[in-house]
Amino acid sequence: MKKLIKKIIILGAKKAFQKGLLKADIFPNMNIEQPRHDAHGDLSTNFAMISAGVQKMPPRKIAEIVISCINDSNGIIKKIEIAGPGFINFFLKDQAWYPFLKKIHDQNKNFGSLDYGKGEKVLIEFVSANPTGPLHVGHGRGAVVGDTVGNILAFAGFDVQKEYYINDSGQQIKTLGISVWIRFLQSLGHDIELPKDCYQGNYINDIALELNKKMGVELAKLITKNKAEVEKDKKDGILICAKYAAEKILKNIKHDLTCFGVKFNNWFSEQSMYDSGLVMETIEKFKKKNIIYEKDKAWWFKTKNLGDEKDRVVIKKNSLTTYFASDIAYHLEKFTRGFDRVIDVWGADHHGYIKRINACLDASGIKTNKFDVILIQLVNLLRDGEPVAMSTRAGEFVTLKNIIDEVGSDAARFIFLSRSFDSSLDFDLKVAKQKTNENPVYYVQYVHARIAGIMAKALSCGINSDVYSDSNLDVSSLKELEEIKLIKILTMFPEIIKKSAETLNPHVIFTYLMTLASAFHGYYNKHKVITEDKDLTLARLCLVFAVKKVIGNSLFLFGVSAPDSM
RNA sequence: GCGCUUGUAGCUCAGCUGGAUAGAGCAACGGACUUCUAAUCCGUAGGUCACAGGUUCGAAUCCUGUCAAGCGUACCA
Repeated sequence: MKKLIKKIIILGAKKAFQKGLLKADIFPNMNIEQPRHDAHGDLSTNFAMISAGVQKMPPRKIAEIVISCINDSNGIIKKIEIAGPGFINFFLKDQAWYPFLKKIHDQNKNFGSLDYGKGEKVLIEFVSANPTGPLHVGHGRGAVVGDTVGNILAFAGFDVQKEYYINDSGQQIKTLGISVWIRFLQSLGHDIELPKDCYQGNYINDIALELNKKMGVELAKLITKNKAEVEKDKKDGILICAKYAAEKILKNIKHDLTCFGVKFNNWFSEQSMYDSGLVMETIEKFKKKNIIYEKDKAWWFKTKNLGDEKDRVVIKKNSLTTYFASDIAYHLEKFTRGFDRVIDVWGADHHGYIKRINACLDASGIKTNKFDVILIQLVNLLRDGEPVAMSTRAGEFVTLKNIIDEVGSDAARFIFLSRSFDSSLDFDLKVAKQKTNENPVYYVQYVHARIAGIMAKALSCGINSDVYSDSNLDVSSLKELEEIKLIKILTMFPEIIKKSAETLNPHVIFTYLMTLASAFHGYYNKHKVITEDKDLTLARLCLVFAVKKVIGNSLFLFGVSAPDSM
């Protein structure tokens, strides 16, 4: 609709120029928007105001001229007004909106999908939690945002791959091994303390006990008399524990994510880049280019003159690589795999890393605008307004699995999307379980269920949905204000998808869903769909079925179910 | 110190690539079920958009500065 109005204005302006009424045939990029107030029409443009400069005329005068030259060949315009400083307000006939219902029914599950992405290959990496412990709330938010952004981009015409980066290498895995090893020794009755820098959670105990049961005898053979040796990472026992624990925990992570409806196309192992030599190859390449240099017996990446505050170490004095080293290799590898765009989802506390990743892309000749980071702010886990005690040190925390089991996947996902990712989020377990207005998921799902109820009743009256979703149906009996308003909101859906894809922010769709749901509930309370009037009934069924489809398409992107009854 | 993010109703937040009278929900108060699901709706009330300047026809939105909160600024991962 906006496109159509834009075209009408441009044609009008061109005609005005040909007639000599306008001085220039330069037409700046105008905005067409739906005004907040009904008194300002259905659609409004600032065309006259932004043209004041090039036309060297007052905005209201330009508006007058353009309007006089406008040709409404489709017969959709009821009235045009000039308002305020020079807005041109369009009041449209009801019939202008009707074709969109047909479009929604025809396109069905594809309504809202775009070719905006033009098949560009996008890799979105998210969660990527270390396999050293269970997922918690923060991971949950990242998981849902990443998964949903991926869905939205795919819907908007990108070729999307979702990936999980497994940090299965380095210090934290060794620490994991030591933690399990010591718990194992404790389970055999050895008098030994678990060091403070080890993982304290109960799940470590569980793994140790499991190991004891499965291969306790073989493991026990690896114990040496010297307790001081315990923490040396070369110990076979520790290596076995590390490998077993990491695999076990990763398996649980995968399971939890599956329960949460989060699917990945690929699981990428950090260790695999060491095994294949890719990390060292990458470092050598940069050494040759003098971008990695030696200082103080360590090797540094020149990130400072590429926007970072200082250079960063990639190989430490002790000749071990840093996390950054494999990260460089990984991010470059993403591009060599052929992706046009790379998106990472990180916790906001990692924001300092953006500059250094950008620096290494820059040094490799990759445009940094091909790389986006979605920074997710904190989640505060509450129960009835009170913070839930979360002590990682003591190993006491509510896991993501606990939350899903308690409140359900739908409620959890929807709440994670209920705030823009750049503001912190209060996740209240009590509210998430409540079936009230405070809990937005039911508000939206209820729309879907209510419409399903109406359609079921229609069917029992012998009215099949084929009848009212038919392209040739006459919907001209839709005259109520609420009905036209609903169609207007429905027509916005593709723009909402575009905006969401542009900003990589699902929250745009969340806000839209709330608006649509609110408009529907208002309509539902005021007007009956199924009435004695056959034509009106069919037209209204056509309308609410279209609402149901748009709600369904949105919830599908969110990974939230759209129930037919509640 | 420097950098990033945030500051909007009593509370939780939208609105931010400049537009007309700044919007929801919760909490408060008053109403609506003989009906297609009341997990809903309607109404009332609630504001120095942190503060001060600047840019212009026009600023919650852009720029600068100040204040406040969170985070970051490792040869940690």
